[in-house]
Amino acid sequence: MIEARGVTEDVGAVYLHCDVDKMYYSVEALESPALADEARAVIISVDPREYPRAVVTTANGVARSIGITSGMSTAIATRLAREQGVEVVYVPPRHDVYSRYSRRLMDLLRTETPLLEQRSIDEAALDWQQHGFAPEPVARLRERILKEIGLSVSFGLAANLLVAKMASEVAKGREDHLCVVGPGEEAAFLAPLSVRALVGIGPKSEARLRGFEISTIGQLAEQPLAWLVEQFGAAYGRYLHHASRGEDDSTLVGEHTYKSVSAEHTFARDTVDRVEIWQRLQAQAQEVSERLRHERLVASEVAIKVRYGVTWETITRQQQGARRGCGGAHAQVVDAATDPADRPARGQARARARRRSADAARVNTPSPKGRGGSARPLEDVEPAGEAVGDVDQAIRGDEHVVELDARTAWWRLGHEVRDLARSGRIGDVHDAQASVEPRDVDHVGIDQAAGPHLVQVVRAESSAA
DNA sequence: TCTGGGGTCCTAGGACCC
DNA sequence: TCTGGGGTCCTAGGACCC
Repeated sequence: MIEARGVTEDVGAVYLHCDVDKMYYSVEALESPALADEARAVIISVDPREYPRAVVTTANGVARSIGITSGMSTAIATRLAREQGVEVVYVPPRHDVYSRYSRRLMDLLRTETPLLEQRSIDEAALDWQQHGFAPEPVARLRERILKEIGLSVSFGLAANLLVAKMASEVAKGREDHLCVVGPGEEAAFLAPLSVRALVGIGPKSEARLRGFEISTIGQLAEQPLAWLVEQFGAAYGRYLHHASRGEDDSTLVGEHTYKSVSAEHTFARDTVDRVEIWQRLQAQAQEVSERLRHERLVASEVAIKVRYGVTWETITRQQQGARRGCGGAHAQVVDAATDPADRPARGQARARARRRSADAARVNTPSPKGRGGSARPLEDVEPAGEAVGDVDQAIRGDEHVVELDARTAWWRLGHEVRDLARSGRIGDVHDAQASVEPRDVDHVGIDQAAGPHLVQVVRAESSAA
């Protein structure tokens, strides 16, 4: 609202999206000033000689100039550097340090707005209505952050959250690190950008769109809604239609509530060692358990996810546990393994385990996008002033996660497992059933009768792809 | 050359109920 | 004895984001 000649005029929403430039690298450079003008390629990553499957989290300008980008395999980045005669420095990531800086930044930003929503460790969206679209207040904020924290932040200013975020990306390449998109200018601002730049369009969708000779957001915006829905499904089709026109009516919701909690791990080398896999699984169950307890959450669904093989195939098994009345769980164990002997030179398989909690539907608010409104992830059992009994329940639910995981002990028990081991690798398991009956899992004790379920959990795969 | 770890959301299909 | 159609719940899989 602005006051003009005594009349209050509604100027509509204004959002400021903030995005820290090269967050991890910038923090490391603040902590170790010599890094700031390092002439070598600095890669924030564990050393690939120790962890061959490491990836680049962030890289400095020198590294970027030779084509090293975030998410790239560190081994590949290293090779790129070698080919171009550039020396490389690896700086192992220190997430606790980045989190500390992140908290300081968010605290500072909160002093400048009535409503802030943290979007990731280095991004936030702010209600900026009180300042409007003028560049000066943003410039002052940027200076303040530089002075008080030392980080360089880029800003996008727009009438909706989607465009503000995309503007902040464009701002990174500008000297003043600010991009303002005035009301009504959204579609024109987006039109020349690549479809890949649109939030929600990744490699797969980009490829499909290019197949239709659609390469810019402007071209996407020209497509009829009905056609997009037909090609991409109801929700995504509608999203593409509106987003490409710069339309977004989402609003800031303030504090974030988790819908899932998970832990995952990628083995340094492929493995079929069931004891090793089992131990890792247990450790991750423990980790998720502790986090749930710490957050005082009850989970109602458990999922296990395994990813492996040349094609990085992912299989998941999940089970709701809410029926049992104390939450239940949702754990994911991601990634397993194939026999390295099969692919000696490549070692594609990675294994990780993720445990995720979810769904204890009894908390009132139905999911805005949920299917019937009853299922809700993660129940917060300690809203202010909750009774102790509820805390007990939280812990019970939490133990349930572990318990359900313990049921999985059949992984390594029984002669069936020996049979499986003899088969050499997961991909060789035959006659597996494609699904796990929840009833079966309920009845599974830690006994040999449960053995065959292993086959169900790690579904048979055709060999060697 | 060979792919981290933490998340979110959507869709398809089967089971089950009425 | 064979079979409809709608709604909901649940599971598996996939795409995407930082």
